[in-house]
Amino acid sequence: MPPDTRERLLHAAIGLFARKGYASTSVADILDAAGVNAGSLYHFFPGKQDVLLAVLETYRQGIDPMLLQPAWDGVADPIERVFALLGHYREYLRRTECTYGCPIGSIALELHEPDPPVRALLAANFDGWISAIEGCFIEAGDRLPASVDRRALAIFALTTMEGGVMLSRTDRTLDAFDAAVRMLRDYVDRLQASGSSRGTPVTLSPPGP
Amino acid sequence: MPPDTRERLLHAAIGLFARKGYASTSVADILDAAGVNAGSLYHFFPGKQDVLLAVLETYRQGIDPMLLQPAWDGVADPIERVFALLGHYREYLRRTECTYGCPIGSIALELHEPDPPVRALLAANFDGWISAIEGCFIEAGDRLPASVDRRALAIFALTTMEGGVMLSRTDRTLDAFDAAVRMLRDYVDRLQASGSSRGTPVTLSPPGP
DNA sequence: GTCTATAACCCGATAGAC
DNA sequence: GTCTATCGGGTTATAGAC
Repeated sequence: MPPDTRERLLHAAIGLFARKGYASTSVADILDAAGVNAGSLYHFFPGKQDVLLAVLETYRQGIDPMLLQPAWDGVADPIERVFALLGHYREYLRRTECTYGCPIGSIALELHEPDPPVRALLAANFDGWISAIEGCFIEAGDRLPASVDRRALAIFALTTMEGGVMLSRTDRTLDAFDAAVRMLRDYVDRLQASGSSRGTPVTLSPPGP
Repeated sequence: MPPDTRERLLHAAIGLFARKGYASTSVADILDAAGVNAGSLYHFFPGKQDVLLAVLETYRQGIDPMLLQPAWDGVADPIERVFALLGHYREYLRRTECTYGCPIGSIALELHEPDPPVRALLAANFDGWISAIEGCFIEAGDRLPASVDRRALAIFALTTMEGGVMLSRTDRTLDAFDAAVRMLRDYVDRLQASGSSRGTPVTLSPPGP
C-alpha cells in the first residue's frame, strides 16, 4: 500500500537536494522527509552519494517526459519551443520567489572533488538538455543561417538559462533572468532575419517540396 | 614581520573558498592554511560567516584593481575589453584544468538560506561586474544600435561567462565555455554590423567633432 | 593578541535484534 | 526489509591561562 520505500527516499532526496543542496542535506533530513529509518536507507543505497547518483539518474530519465513534454505542450514551432522551455524555468523561479532554479546547475557548482560518477551524470543531464535544444535549432532548418553551429547555439541557450537563474536567485528578482533571455531572443531574431533576407541563402538541405 | 594575522586569515579563506567552496571549508582548514590558532580567528571575526563577508567585500573592492585592470592592460577598444575579460576567465579555467571558475558564482549557488548580508554582498559583486561591462558597451556608442539595452547586454555577458564556467567545470573541457563565448561574439559582431550598415543610424550622441 | 583544551553538537555509517 | 542504538569522527565556537 505505501509506495515503494526506495521510491519515497528518492522523492524526498530530490526535494531536499533542490531546496538545500546536496552537502547541506543530511541523511537524517532524508529519513525524516521520507518517514523511513536509517536501516532502510542503507539497505537500498550503499551510502549518501549513491542516493545522489540515483537522483541524478532520475532527472536524466525525466528530461523528456517531465521537462520537455510539459513545456512543449501546444508549441509546435521549434524556435518557440526553445523559449517555451526557458519560460518554464522562469515560471519555476517565479513560483518559488526566486529561491531555486535548476537543481543540476546548483549541484554542478557545489561539486569540488573529482567524484567521477557524479560528474558523469551531471554532464549527461546537461548533454540531454543541450541535445534536445540542438534538435530544435536543427529542425528550424534554413530559418537560421547555415553557418551557425546549432549545437553551440544550444549551449548558449543553456548558459543563458543557468546564468540567469544564478543572478535572479541572488537578487531575488526576475530582472536578470528576463534581461538575459530577452537578449538571446534578440540574437535569434536577428539570425532569422539575416537567414531569410533574400530568398533561400546558402543551405545544406534540398529545396522544399 | 609576519603580515597582519587578519590578512593571513583572509587570504587563506579566499583560496579555500575558491577551491572547496564555503560549506566544505572548515574553520580548522582556514586555521591550518593561515598558520593561526582558533583563538586568533575568533578574536578578529565573530564567526565563520563573518569571514565569508570579509572575503566577499575583498572581492568587491578588488574588481577594478585585481580583475579589470590586469585584463584590460593594453586593450583600449571597449568591445574588445569585454572579450578580454571573458578571456581572462578562460585562462583561469585553463590553468586550473577546469576545476574552478568564478568563486562568486559558486558561492551564489551554494547559498540556500536567506542570509541577507551574504546575499547583498554577492549581488554587489555581480553589480560591479555588470556595471563595468555596461560601461564598455556605453563607451562603444553608436557602434551598437541605439535600441540595444547596454545593461541587459552586460548581464548577458555575465550569464554567458557564469554558465560557460559551470558547463566547462562539469565536463572538464573548455569546449562549452568557448562555444558560449563564440556565440556572444557573433551576436555582438552582428549588432555592430547592423549598427554601422549605412552611415550613422539612430543614435543619442551628438555628431563627433 | 595568542595559545590550548574542550564543550556541545551533528555527521555518515553500522551492528544486530526482529 | 525494518527498527533502535550507537560508534567514531568532524563541526563551530568558547573558556581561560598566558
